Amino acid sequence: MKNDSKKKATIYDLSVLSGSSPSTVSAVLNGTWRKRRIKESTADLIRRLAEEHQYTANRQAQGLRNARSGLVGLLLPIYDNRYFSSLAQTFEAMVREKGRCPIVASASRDPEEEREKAETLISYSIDALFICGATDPDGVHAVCEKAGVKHINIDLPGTKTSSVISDNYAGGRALTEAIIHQFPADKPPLAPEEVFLFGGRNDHNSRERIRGFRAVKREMLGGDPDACIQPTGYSPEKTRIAFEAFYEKQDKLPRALFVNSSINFEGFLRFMANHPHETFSEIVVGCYDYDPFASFLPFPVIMIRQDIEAMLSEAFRLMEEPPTAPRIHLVAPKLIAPRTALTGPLDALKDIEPTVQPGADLIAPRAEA
Amino acid sequence: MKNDSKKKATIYDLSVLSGSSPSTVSAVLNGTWRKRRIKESTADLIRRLAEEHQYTANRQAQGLRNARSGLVGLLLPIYDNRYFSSLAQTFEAMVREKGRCPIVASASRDPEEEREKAETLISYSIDALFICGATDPDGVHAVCEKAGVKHINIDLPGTKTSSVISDNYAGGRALTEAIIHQFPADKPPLAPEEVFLFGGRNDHNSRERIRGFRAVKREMLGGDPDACIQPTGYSPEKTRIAFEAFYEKQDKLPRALFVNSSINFEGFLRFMANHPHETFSEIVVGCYDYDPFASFLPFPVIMIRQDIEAMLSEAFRLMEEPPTAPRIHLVAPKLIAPRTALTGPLDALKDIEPTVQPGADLIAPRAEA
DNA sequence: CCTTTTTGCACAATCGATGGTGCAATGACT
DNA sequence: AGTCATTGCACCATCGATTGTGCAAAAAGG
Repeated sequence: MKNDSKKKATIYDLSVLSGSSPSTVSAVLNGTWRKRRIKESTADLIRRLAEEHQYTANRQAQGLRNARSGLVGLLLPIYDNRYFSSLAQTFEAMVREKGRCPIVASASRDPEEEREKAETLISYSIDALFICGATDPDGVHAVCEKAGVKHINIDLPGTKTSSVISDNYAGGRALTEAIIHQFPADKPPLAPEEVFLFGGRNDHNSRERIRGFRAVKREMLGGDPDACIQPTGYSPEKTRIAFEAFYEKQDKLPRALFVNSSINFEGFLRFMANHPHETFSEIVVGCYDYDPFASFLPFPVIMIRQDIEAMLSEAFRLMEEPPTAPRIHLVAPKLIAPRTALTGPLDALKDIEPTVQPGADLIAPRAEA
Repeated sequence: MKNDSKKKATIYDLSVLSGSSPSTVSAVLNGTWRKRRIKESTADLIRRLAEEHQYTANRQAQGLRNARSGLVGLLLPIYDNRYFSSLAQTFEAMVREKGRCPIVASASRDPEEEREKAETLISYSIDALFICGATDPDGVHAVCEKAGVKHINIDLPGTKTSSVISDNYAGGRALTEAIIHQFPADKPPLAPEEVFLFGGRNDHNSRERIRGFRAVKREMLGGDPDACIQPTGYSPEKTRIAFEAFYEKQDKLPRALFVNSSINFEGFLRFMANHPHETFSEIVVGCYDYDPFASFLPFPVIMIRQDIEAMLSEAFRLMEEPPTAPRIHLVAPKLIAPRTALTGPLDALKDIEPTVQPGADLIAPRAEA
């Protein structure tokens, strides 16, 4: 650390040190210096000084002047499941690759909170916003529109701007088919009343999945009773209660389950925890989400993995193109067989041994409450 | 939308509309107007106009002027597992509660990337940085120090600033004890050679966990062979390979496994996927991380859940206090019995039905490659 | 040697919000 | 009526980087 003068160096500091004007320093450091006919030697000097003093531009000042910050926003319902955390991870990588900085906010599937969080992000002059899994994408659209911020919907579609989403109908069909195929034809045949769907609500994705589910049931099992659809929202607890209620009445579970998301699946886990003596050996579960651990549960679990990379790539592509009329772009999801551990973004990471810091353990640790 | 003049309103716009000066508008809208003796009626007028034009302050300008942005940074190794995603979720909630805006970056456990990401965050004038699970916390410290940014270590300790971490030794002991207790005393007794630890590397946490593991083995089983420690880093793939190698040689797995993190556990899943005919019915696994789905695998899985809320609360408390000499603050982790589905931050969310947008499905979806 | 062109850079305005300072208008008081 | 205090607000510099413009000095051309 050469210079530790407590405060960050600015172009004015470098201007004094180099004997040139702030505008020259700025031009050199932001690459526009050739256009401004700055001498090579002047540029060299300034770059040397910048290096030496570890200059980095103040992005706020830059953003203020340019009306763009280099920040790209991602609005998420929640972080805490494998689908969204994986999405955040991939988003981060893609944004960084473009030399920009990701900023993520979660809005809890609450339309009002979605608009507020979008406003907050916009107040930092974000250059673009990816609206993911929003309950009210059009509400967020209005906020972005007003601020002139480019935006796109992911995962859940809106009507006011383009959307990139999974092909939920196809996915719903594929998952339902796979569930039914898990039951050997020679065993007691599966009745339509034994195939249930839990979770989801009245959003586009759930509707499409349910539509696929019902269509396949009619085609393959010849029936599709309404009672088999239990849209318990996106709450683990409500899902648990729905399972408890079913079990209470029927004294067993349906043989085949279509679970709308890993969050609903967590509700099923809670049910399992309450029934330690139930073996669950006869059931087959399909889940519209992928989680590696869920794939190895003690019964067959077929999962759908939405193609996050493809969806985000497509979204970035659309963002860079001139805007068009709102369209929905479908991306095919993938069916994941039971007991499958996919590789993911984590596999791209190097596994680096830390340089051992012998001091680290010498500090007397003092436990606190 | 009353005013959709494409660009966001500024205090200058409101100044013209209200007939007062920009500084008056500013004072009214940031709450310092009483100190400036602005008339109640003037303030009312300005607030009305601000509301009407949906004014929100430009945070970049504000931050530039104040040398603070309202942004609070979180530096993470990765997003994509339940521990870190849950941490991000809780962090977000806590930062929002303080009226600030979280900004998260992940640095892949790479010391150089950690410093770079910290620099990037700092260039946005973040007010504080939470350094979580960093491979080289002291390197990040240097960067923060130089910029005068408050910071604290979480999860992995550094020597230059205070740290809030799990009590890994106690956790390692508790987990090892619980694993051993899973084996009934009347069955063939567990030998020290049958209890293995996989994963982790030469970082503080792994060392402490291993220390706890070995101590308990010596106390309870009377032995602790070096061969039982397999520090395979934080890579799922390396962990898989280690399991394959063991299995190749021994033609079976150890009866008792201590897995250092959910990431390593994913490596074990990959091994399981490659051995579909193995029942895994005899083994007991302890994992130093909590994942709800892992808790219900077809063999007993005991997990450790680090107390994220307590760790972050403590970290926020320390941040607000005057700085002290670097200390390590230990937080007790919790042991989670097999087949446990904990409630989490998601349970706090309301589950809101979306307002149905009949238009949404009327857009002809056109599939793309 | 004088004019024209080119080179190399400095100057100053700007982005939006903030806060110190100054000053007119009003009211209070002798 | 004259002095002084108070009220209510406007003015202006500032944060750091960017960019259009202007203008000397050096080089080229006649």
